[in-house]
Amino acid sequence: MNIGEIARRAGVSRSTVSYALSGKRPVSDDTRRKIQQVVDELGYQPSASARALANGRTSTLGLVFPPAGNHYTGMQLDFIGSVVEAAAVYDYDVLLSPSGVDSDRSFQRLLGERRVDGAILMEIRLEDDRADHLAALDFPSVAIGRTARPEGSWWVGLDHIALVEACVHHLADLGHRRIAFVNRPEQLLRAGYESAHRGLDGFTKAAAERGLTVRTYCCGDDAASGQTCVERILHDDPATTGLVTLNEAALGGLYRGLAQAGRHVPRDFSVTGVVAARWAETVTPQLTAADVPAADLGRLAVDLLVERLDHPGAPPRNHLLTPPISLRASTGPAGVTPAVGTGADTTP
Amino acid sequence: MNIGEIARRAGVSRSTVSYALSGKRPVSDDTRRKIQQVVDELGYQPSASARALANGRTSTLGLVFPPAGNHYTGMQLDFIGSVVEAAAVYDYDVLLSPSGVDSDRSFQRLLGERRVDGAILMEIRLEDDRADHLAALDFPSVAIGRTARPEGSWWVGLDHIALVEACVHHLADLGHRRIAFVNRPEQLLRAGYESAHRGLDGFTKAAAERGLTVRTYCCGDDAASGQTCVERILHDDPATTGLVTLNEAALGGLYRGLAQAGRHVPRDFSVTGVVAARWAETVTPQLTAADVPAADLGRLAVDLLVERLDHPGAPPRNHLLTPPISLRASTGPAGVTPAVGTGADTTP
DNA sequence: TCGCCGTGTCGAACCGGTTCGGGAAGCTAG
DNA sequence: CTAGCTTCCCGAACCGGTTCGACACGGCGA
Repeated sequence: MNIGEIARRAGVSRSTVSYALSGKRPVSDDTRRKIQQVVDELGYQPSASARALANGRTSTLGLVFPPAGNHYTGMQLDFIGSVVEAAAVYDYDVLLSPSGVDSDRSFQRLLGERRVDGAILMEIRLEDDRADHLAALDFPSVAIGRTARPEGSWWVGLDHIALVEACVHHLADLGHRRIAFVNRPEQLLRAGYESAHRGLDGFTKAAAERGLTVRTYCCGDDAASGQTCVERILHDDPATTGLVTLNEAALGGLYRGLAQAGRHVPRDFSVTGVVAARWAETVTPQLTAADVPAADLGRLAVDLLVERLDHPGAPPRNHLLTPPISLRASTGPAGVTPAVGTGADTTP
Repeated sequence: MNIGEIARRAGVSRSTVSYALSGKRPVSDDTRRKIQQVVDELGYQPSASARALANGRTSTLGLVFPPAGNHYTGMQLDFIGSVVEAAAVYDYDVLLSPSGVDSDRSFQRLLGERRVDGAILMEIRLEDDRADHLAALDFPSVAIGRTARPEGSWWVGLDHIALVEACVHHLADLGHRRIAFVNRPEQLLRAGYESAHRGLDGFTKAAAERGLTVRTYCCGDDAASGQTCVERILHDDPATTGLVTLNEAALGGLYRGLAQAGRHVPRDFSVTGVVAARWAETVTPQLTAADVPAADLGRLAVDLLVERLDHPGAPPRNHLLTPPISLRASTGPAGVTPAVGTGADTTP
């Protein structure tokens, strides 16, 4: 059933039907009622393709995320869900595009074939060819995360530097002197993933300020890698008493590694990091962490993108979130250091 | 840049450009080369909207999943990823639609506005109005899961009955006599979610066969609910020595509840269930479980849907998967029952 | 030399909407 | 009575592709 059929049955022209439905020109009450009746009877809905062709907008947003090769983390999941829901509020659909890079066929289709009105980029890198490409085309997009030079572009993000710094200070305040950083996989760090880099920067900076002895590690996005990572940490420096992590997926493995090494959390060893609340609450003891507000990020990204679409030429906006650390149960005062006995006993 | 522009620059008609690019009619080598050259120079890509309008196909698949109100589980995430990747292989994009029911605006748009060529339904219910609706319209779709009467429809699914039965038999073989079932949230059970119902059926059936004493529980999709659920289990019957669960998201909470009740897994208490491998490996001790092959399911669903799209009128097909139980470390022989002392000591 | 056939290209119609300019009808003011 | 203004609707063009029928052209056999 197309608009012509409706017009015929209502005894009016196609354009009148169009105006009656869109309200872009006044239509008399009588004809509007007649048209509405036919529409309701036939359950007519205009074709999205035809409408998209005619007015040059698809009412669809693209969500560009890395291919599944890299395991998805819980944060990404929450994120996708919140983007889809927020987009629905604005009557946008969401098209998924698994793209690592610029030259991906999927990415090219999204842009070249004009399948979407705007795009949201996940898993941003400091030097991001996708972001550069979109910027060069002046294609409406919002990044989740900041590139190395975010000025003049639209983004929402987490202040990873500040968050990890807060974690380090938290541990230092508790008396920890030798701590480790468990980062995302090396492959992602090398690829320039923002969170991995800025997180590492924040760690290094805060540790230097507090004069801590530190080591940093990359760790695969799975439990087994987390376990071996802890083994390496304790092998490299048995006097380590705490760690900070960005790696949600490895968290269970980190805990397992500590348990198998006979380190009790939080008595012998403190763990903290930047992790979504629902995952922080999954482990025992529950993780003291800066809770990643994935759902907020998704919603904000959509808000910004819609604003950009509605007001072409508007000055760039952004949101930098710095959620506070939620104190749970995985950190505690540094006790007697088991091996070297450097520090004095701080627990009476 | 549209096809007319290409035609003008190549000095041919629009139809010739179309045929040169699609290959649906022969075009002389000379003109094809000329056209290709112009296309390459301008980086021309045909508009998806126009193409969709002209040939009545959008090259897009709809993925209908429940709104985020229900927390997403890890399984759903893997699933979404594998669907998107599999669809990309066939040159389909994936449009996300958060829909609980038939009457959702989002669902209506998907179908009524003909935004997608076919749909994949997640989180199927035994009586599913979305599935009924699609069937009534003869709209190409594949369900993840079976409704109460799956005959004549296209679906892929897990044999939840058999999987949970296998878990029960596994525990019974180890000598457990009093076990509990931890299901998905009551709200989902009442709504008729397939996995919750068939899982429960399998549990009840196998328990009856083995003459076990059982209790069944519904449990929220989060760690806190898992913890209180274990408290209820041990309160209702302290002699319980094992549990079977379908509830991935509660798993961490279940473990925590057991630990706080002083039950050591697997010495005092065995845990098993139907859970994706990557989550089963997250907990310590790692969960002995029937691994949910979410990625396989996603791929198979896309394969089936594409087949259905390519061969309209083809007889319905389906895939019922029954992954084996992966023995990890969360189950062991039933020991002395701590409270009542009913059974003889089975460990020499 | 003429008719026939195959090859390569073109023009026009079509997909299903939106939008613009204009015209008919009805009403008011001069 | 008519000029002028609203109000309401129509026809036509357009968005950017695809596809069908037709036609020009060259080579072939009769």
